[in-house]
Amino acid sequence: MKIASVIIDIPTQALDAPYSYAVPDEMLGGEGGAHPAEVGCAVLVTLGGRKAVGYIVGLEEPAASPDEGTDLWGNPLAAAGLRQVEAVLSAPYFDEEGAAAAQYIADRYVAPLASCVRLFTPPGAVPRVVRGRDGRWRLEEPSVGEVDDRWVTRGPAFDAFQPRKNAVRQQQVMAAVAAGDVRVAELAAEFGAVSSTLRTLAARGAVVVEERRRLRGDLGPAASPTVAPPLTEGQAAAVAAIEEARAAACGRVVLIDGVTGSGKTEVYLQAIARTLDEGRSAIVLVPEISLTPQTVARFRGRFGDAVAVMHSRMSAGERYDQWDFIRSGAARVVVGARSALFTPLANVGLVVIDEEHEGSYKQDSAPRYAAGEVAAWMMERAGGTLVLGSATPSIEALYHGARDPRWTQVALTERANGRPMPPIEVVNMAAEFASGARSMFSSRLTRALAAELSAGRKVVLLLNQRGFAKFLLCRDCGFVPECPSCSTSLTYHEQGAKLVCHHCGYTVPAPPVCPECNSPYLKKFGAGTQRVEADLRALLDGMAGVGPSVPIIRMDADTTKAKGAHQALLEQFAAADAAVLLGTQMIAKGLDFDDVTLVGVINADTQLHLPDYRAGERTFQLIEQVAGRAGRANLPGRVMVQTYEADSIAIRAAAAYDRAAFLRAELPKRQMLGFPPYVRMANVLVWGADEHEVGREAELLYGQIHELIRSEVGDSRWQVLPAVPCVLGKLRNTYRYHIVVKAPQDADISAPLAKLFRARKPNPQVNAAVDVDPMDLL
DNA sequence: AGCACGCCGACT
DNA sequence: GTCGGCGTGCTC
Repeated sequence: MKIASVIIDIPTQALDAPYSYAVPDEMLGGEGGAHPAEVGCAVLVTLGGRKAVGYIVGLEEPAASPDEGTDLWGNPLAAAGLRQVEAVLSAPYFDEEGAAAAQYIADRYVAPLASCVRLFTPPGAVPRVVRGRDGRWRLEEPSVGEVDDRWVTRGPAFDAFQPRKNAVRQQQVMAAVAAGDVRVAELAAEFGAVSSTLRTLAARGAVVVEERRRLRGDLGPAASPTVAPPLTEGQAAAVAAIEEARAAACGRVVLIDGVTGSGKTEVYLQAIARTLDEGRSAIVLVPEISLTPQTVARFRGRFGDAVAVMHSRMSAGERYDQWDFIRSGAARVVVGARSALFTPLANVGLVVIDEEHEGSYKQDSAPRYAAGEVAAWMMERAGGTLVLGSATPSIEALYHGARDPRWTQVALTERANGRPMPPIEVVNMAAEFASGARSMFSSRLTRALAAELSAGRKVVLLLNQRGFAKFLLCRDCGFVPECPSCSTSLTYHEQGAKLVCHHCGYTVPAPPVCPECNSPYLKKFGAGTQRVEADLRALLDGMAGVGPSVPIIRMDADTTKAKGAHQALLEQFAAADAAVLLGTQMIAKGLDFDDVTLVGVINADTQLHLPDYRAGERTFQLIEQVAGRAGRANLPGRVMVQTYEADSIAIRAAAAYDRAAFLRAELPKRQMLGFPPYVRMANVLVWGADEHEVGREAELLYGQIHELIRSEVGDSRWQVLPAVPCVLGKLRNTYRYHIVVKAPQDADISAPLAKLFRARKPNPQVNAAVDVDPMDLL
């Protein structure tokens, strides 16, 4: 008999602490075909009058007397009066370290523990308790599981068996099996019904039909096996820095600050190879968007079938199989999006986070964790190493890299091909407008397009769409149609002349006249990708030496919705001679085409107007990232940045590749205004359907937080800003308020907030959640 | 989350 | 005198 600490799989604040259940000895031994009870197993338990699924996070011997001993969470370890675990439902999803990580994430990000434990479970593969039509509770089996294929192989009498002359089907099957093991499904597809034939052959011992586990998810081809190429001086220094950190084996962080094309991936590959040589395994996190077959192929080329892949665009079945493959121990390297951090990979000694500055490493729903910080914690616990790589490291990473003794910074300043970075020209659109030009393509960009395309080269055009979508504006009264459910203006869609809300999907036909004043002068402002595509088409068609044969490949959320569409569009672009790739932010990173000689940014500054303290940083990063797409191979490239804010420091510094200049302007501003990296921030979000209630609850919470910080922290450097409506004050019919909390950089901002939120009585009308280290404050 | 216990208004 | 409304509170 042991005592299990169980997290109930119902993510509710009220149930968010481990419950103790007795585990009888027969469950510990795994009798009756069930898996033995261990930390990480799903179990069926009784809770109140119902059944529930939970996960074991601790398993301990009961104390001799009821007064003695508690588990990690302070629950008594006496067996008396405890209910028993009803059944063990699964093999372990995680181990003690995983349980500790879930607890860390729950504490650090003020998140329900149940939601943190769920990070470790393969989605769709966990049994759950549901209420049936008759009102009774029953256990529902997982929706995904293993799939088997039936395979036909040689039997003991294979060589001796001779089919009769007229047994055509038998001859066909024997011939097929002689060439190698084959699936029953393939035989059936080729020869028609084969089941009776197989039965006969199997009975004679000529063949054996067996079930074999099939791994779903085509990982795609491996790049032709690559041997490690010789390293540049910078790459060698980076590998050496990682080796030093690995030797220390204490959770050191290495920041590789390398310009695009400097060969960061090769550095990762070599660091991973050495980690594997040592008998440990490695995780590589890449932004969701750059998790392409090419990326995977690169790792498979070096590490072969030891590579597993995990990301959200895979089906539940594919993820389940990859998860199982990892748990089997056959995978040594996992490449994936941020959730790959929680796969059951044993003995992880290295985590690589590529494009470290990317926003997708922060989860935007509970638990709102930052993959980089969680990976750092894990590697410190495991005596491993964390490698962060970026051409444009976040200001936070640069800050820690410069002053944290556990961090090392390595700069790769040379591109692997020895080419300089392409020159960046800033085109002042305000001046263009003043001189009478009304096109969204400046005369300089137009000339550049003509020159490159007529020479048969490729162009990438970036439309920095955020905040610049097309909307309707009445020239008489200034009316702008807004979404009735969200506090945003509606975006105009040319196709079908519709107005669409990009937050909630609300769609109405565009009105012919102003709904407010009946004026017919409704102007379409701004430019979406569709409109830019149309204008660009017209521009190219009229261009000498270019014309209609030059394709425009549009890449945005609309054209990449279908599975594989992203890939197909890129292949189309790669296959063309002269072509334009026109897209939103998704084309800014990871693209690697040899023959792109011109990169244009149609509107570089739209992001600058967002009321967000990271606006400048994001604009700087975007320009540097997109510039890296030009001139990667033999042809020199150039970059043209159109902006109405030609004087802004973010744009000027980016155009000069002068990060130091940008930081010289940005850092004092952040310090003065009290923003990261100089403070730690938490954003307390409050939302609900009733504006009044939301406001009241936010006010109340503000008072409680303020009082808590005053009485329990008593540090005047902490700041609690009053509750105010969010910039996006209304989204999908919910009203939103927020309270910003700022703490000194070295303080634990989570602990007091966690304490308050765990004790807080839930308000059924108003939700509240904490976002620690938020990506933005919108 | 879901169920039990609990304390006040309209019914057989 | 009982049925039932849904307002707190507890579930190992």
